[in-house]
Amino acid sequence: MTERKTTYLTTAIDYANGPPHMGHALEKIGADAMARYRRLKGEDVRLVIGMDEHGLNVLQSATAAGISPQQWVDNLADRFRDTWKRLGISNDDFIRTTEPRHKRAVEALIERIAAAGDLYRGTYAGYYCVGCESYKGEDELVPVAEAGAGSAGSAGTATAGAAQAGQREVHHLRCPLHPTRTLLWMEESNWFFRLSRFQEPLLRLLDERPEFIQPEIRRNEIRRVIEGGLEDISVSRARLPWGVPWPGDPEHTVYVWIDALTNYLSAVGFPDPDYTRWWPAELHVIGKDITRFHCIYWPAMLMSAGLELPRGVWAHGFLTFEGRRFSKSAGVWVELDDAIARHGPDAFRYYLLREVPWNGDGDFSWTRFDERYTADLADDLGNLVNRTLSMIERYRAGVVPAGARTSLDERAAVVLDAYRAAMDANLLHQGAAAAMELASAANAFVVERAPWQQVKDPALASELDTTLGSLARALATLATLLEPFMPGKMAELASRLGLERVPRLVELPTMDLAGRNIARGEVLFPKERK
RNA sequence: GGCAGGGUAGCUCAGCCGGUUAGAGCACGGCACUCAUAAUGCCGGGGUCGCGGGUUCGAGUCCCGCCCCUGCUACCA
Repeated sequence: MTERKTTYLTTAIDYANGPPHMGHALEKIGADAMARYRRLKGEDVRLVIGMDEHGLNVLQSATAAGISPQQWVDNLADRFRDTWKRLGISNDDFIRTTEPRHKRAVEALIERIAAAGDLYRGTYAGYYCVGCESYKGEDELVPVAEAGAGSAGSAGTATAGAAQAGQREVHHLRCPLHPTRTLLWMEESNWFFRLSRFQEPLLRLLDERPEFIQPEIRRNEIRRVIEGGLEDISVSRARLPWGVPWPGDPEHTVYVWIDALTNYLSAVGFPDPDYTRWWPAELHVIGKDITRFHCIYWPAMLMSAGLELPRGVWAHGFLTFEGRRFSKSAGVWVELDDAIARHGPDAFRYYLLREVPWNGDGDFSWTRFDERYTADLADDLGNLVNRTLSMIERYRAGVVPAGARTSLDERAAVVLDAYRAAMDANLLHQGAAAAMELASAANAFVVERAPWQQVKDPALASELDTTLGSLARALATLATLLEPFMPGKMAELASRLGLERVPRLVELPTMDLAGRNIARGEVLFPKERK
C-alpha cells in the first residue's frame, strides 16, 4: 500500500504586540491556499500558525495596559485565532511560545547545540538607548554636533572570554528618536552561537538545494549576506524576565529569535521521537523581511543540533495600500475587519490571492477590490453559477442530465493542467487566473450552445442534456480549483450541485454528476446596489 | 557606493534560447442574445515596448552608456 505524502507547512508566528492586520492576513491566506491545494491533491497536510509572545515589547505593552504579560498575550491570541477562523484558515494547530510544550522544545534544542560545542560565553557590546530600551547599530545613530572623543569599536561585536559587564556614557552620538537622552555603551555577558562556523555549509546548502529559498530573488540576497561573512550571534539576554530561561543559567533568557524559530519544532512535538512524522517541514511560509533568520540562523542551528533542515522557505512579498506603504500614523491604513466586511471573507481572500503575486509585492485598493468582486466574482463566476443552475432547474426539473463530453470538458482539462503547473510552483495568483479562465470559457459555451433555443425543439433534447451536463461538470471543476481561494463559497457551490464536498483533483477527469439534484439557492456573490 | 530585480496599451500585467501586422484581463465604444445578479457573447478603438547608441537580414527580446523605481547590504519578526 502506498502511504500518503505528509506535508508540514508553517507560517511565521505573529508577534504579540498588536491586533492582526492586513499583512498578517495576506500571509495566512496564502499559506492556507497552499495547504488546501495540497489537500486537494490528496496529501496529508499539517498547517501551523501561532504567536510569538516573549520579549521586551510584550512586557512593556502589558505593563502599560496594567495587566500581566500572560493576560496580554492570552487576549491577543484569542483575537488572532478568531480572525483566522473568520477567514476560513484551516490551520491544524496554533502554537504559542508561552506554552510548556514550546519551552521544552527550546531547552532541548539548546542542549543539542551546546553538546555540539557551538555555544560559548562571550560579551555583547554596543550602543544602548535608554529611551528605546534597545541596542542600536552605529548607522541608526546620529553624531552630536560637537563631536568629542570617540569611543572606539563597532557596535555589536562579540569578544570571547571577556568577562566583565559594564556601561559608560557616550557623548559623540545620540539616538535620533531620543535626542535628549544620553547614549550608553553597554557590555553584557551573553551566550553566543558559533554561526561563523556555518558559512561554508550554508553556501553548500544553497548550491546543492537551490529550491531551499524561493523565490529566487531572495536566494540571491541571502547568498550575498553569507558570502559577506558570518559572525557569531548572541543568543541570550540578561535582564529580560519575559522569556524562556536559559537552560542551566536562569539569569538569562533565550534570545527572541532562537525562541521564536524553534516553534516549528515544538508544534510537531519535538523532542519526542514522533516529531519526525511531520518534520522536516515542507515549507516555511514567511515574509521577505525575515529571510535572514530563516535561511541563515535557522538552518545553522539545525545543522549544529544534528536535525534535518526544512525542505524550503517561501518568502512572500508585502502589501501597499493605494500605492503607499501601510502606516497607521500617516493614515495609510485599512482595518482588516473593514476589508473582510466589504464583500465577505471569501471575496477578500480571492482578491488578495488573485491580485497580489505570491512571489512578489502587491497593492490593496478599494477600487480594484470592488472591480475584481464585480467583474470576476459576481458577473463572471457568480452569474455563471446562477444561470446554469437556473436552466437545470427550469429545463430538467433540477436534476443534472447525463450528457456526452464537449469542447468545454476539453477546455477544462487544459485549464486543469495550467492550474496545477501554477499551483505546484506556488504561484497562487496564476493558479487563480487559470481557474477563472474556465468560468469565462463556460460563459462563452452557454452562448454558443444557446440552451434556451435547444429547449424549444424536442428533437434537440439530448443536445440540451449535453449542454447542461457539461456545464454542471464545469461548475464542479470550478468548485475544486477555486476551493483553496474561496473555501466557504466553493463548499456551498459543491453542495448546490448535490455533492457532499468539493471533488479532489484526481476525481475531476472522470467525474459524472448525472442524476444529482441541484439547488439553485441565493445568488452566490450578490452585488450591492448603491 | 556595491549587489539584485524592474521600467510594455488609461489601470494591472504576459511576452522561453532575437523572426510575419506586440498580447491578456479590467475600463471604454458598437453589435448580438435573453437562461442569468441590466448579467453573458462577439467585434473594435487605443501602445515612440524608459532614453541614446551598437550587433544583426531582422531586437521589448542580445551588448554598451544614461535616467527613474523597488529590494538587500547580518543579532531589535
